[in-house]
Amino acid sequence: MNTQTRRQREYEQREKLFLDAARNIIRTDGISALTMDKIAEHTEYAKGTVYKHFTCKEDILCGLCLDSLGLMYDMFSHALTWQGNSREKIICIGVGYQLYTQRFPEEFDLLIAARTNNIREKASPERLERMDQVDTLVLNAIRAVIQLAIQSGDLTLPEHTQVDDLCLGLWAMSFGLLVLEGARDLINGLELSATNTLLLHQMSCLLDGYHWHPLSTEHDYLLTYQNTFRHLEALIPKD
Amino acid sequence: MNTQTRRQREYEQREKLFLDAARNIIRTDGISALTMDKIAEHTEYAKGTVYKHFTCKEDILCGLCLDSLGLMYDMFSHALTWQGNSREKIICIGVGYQLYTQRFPEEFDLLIAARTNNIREKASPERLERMDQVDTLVLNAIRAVIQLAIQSGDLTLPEHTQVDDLCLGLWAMSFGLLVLEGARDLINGLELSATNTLLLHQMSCLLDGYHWHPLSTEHDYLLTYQNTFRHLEALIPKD
DNA sequence: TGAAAATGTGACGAATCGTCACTCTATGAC
DNA sequence: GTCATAGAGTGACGATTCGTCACATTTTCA
Repeated sequence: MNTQTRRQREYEQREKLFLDAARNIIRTDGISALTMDKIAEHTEYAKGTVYKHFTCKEDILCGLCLDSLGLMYDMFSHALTWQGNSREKIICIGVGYQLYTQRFPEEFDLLIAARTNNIREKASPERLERMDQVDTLVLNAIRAVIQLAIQSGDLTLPEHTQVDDLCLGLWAMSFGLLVLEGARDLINGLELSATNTLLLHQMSCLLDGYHWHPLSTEHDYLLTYQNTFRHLEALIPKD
Repeated sequence: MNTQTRRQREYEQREKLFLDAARNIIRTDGISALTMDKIAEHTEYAKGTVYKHFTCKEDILCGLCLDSLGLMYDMFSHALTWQGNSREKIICIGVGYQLYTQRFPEEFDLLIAARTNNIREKASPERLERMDQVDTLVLNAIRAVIQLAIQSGDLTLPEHTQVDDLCLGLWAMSFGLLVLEGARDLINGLELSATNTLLLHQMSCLLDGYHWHPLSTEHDYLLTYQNTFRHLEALIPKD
């Protein structure tokens, strides 16, 4: 009987317990309401035990981000299996991103915060390292679609442009739009045609600019959007 | 002699004093090192006096953002006067944005934070209102260029697309790229052709996708980038 | 000149963080 | 079965910081 592995398993379960408690507190009362004492109280452990798992509060926030990124990655890899042309796969990933942020706005706020230095400089190096790893996984999902598009002849990258350039561009556009869309005060001051399909349209223009075929004039991507939306909606954890 | 206006002026000067102190603390020691006591100490006022001006710490952060946004607006309006075609003006705005974030990364972190709800829900309504106003000013600068492009025939918006859609798209792309570029750990894992001109290239593709003339195949926007860069660099406060 | 108004103060209570010396418990060698 | 030991768990504690408020000081102006 291997005590060591059981101990390890229990440790991981407890870590999950703490993170779940933190997530619940954040979902109901917002990030600023999260305290170490509350986590301890909710899990019926002492605060010291929480600190056996996390170096500080920011470390917990990063732990939550790690979970979110993981879920995102799951959704993205699922998107890769979407039957359709390469651009449709990209749209499917974008839709997954959008669904996630709309379903869990508080956690998206966390993901934003985790990109700023004042959180990262406090979190433990180990957890940051793990976040980078999941970042890479997510990036690889997008890279894979771009590679596929190049191989299938749908896309020819412009001179002096690499796969990762486009990769970051797509990510930036999605991230930026979803952040700004979350700022309601800002959005209300704008005359937008439709908030939901905004990401689709902007991505379409960007990819048209890259001459990624089939162009938006050659294919009904709005239909793709609607289909992938319905498809991925079912995957979002209800919780 | 109008005592009222003098008082008012002194009040505003003091507010500026507090904000400057806060900015200095943040620039040297980071956001997490900012405390109300330090601001009081640095300005040789008591903490209570600081609270006469700001309802809470987040209110100060928003106050700093307001200043940053103001500087950004100044730079953007300057960009509008750039002699060139409409796309060059947009690039000029983008370059201004990029220069600002590179010169003051800590304050850009603030601008990011100020877009998340957990800061906004604490700041005073008055300051949020003022932030919205400056947001609108900045937006209007971009809107103006788009309108100009439409009027001059450089741009015809696609069906079901409004000026603000493109406006938000441009902003999102720039914002997203600059945030992600600030996350060094992330960028280091990518194989990018060049970080500095990344924004230029992505914006070029987006605008090509919109058929905003002259297209990037018809005009050397890299030259525009370099020229506007040099031009705006001189405008950034040295401080 | 002095009362009223405006401005400024810093001690204080409350909240929260992160620590650490200690207790408790399960394990496995004997 | 016993008992030494590792590691899991504790929660009181000091430190930090926030935001407040009753009081002190200064300014204004009748």
